[in-house]
Amino acid sequence: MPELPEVETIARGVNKRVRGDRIVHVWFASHRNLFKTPAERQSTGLEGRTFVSVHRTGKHIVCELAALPHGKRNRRTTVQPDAQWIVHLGMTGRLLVTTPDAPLAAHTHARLELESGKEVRFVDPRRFGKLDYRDLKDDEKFNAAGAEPLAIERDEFAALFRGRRLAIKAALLNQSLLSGVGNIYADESLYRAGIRPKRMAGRLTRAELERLRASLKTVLEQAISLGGSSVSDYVDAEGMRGFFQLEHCVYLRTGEPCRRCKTPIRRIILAGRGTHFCPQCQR
DNA sequence: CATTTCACCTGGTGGC
DNA sequence: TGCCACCAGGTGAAAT
Repeated sequence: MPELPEVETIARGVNKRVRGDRIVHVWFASHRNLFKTPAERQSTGLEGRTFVSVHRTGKHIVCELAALPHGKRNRRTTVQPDAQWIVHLGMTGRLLVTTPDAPLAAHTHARLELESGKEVRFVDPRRFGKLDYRDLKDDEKFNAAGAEPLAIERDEFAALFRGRRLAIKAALLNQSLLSGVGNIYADESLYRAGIRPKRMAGRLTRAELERLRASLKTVLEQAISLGGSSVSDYVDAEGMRGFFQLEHCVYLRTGEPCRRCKTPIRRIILAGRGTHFCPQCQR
């Protein structure tokens, strides 16, 4: 479900609500492929640790944790984290901070009870999501494979696609090149840059690549400011929907008129994914 | 190596 | 109402 703007929105919301709070009890459902690190190791590591901060890297939510002496709530960032809990939401995952009495949603696979009484809940009907845990004295700190689309500059961006013989949309979706771009924002950024999704990545001109980099950054920033895109069921950490779906120009607008030229939006399959574009505005 | 296809899951929608 | 095909925000392993 969630791409960079949705994950960023959720991470900010969770951060605001759990920072400084201690995990007192953890419950996990027994779905084997949900856990990158075994569930027992995760719950042992999580219980007793305090949330130092929560942030986004690519499409991952990274919770920085520390084992602090009891009774010492600390909402400052000066505490050195000694562990990380990493949540990937897959296609339909939600990470919610609730009160303990909030009704338990179907497909709730993780519950973290906090000292304050709040709960962090991971809900994911399709179970494409993943939970990972790192103890920083044994494991490497989590790092996204690809570059950060909001920070990457012109030359580095252009270098990602040089010599690549695949469609530019497929390249945008490749998380080891850029991390955080998914199906919605790949289509929307290509539309805004006036580039057809099928164009071979390595054949784009310098000017087109720069237009794409700028469009991608702008569309991601606008989406973050509107709380992400709620196409069917995405909600943030408080259960609130986003509003960027109202700004979509092509995604899920098959047959509807292009906002710029009125030509019907076309849908094709590319890289196994539904792909939407304006045949007039995108060349 | 780079690129493509498929499996992993559940649920919603629309046609008959 | 039921059944079926198709669609959906993602990714990593296997095949080419």
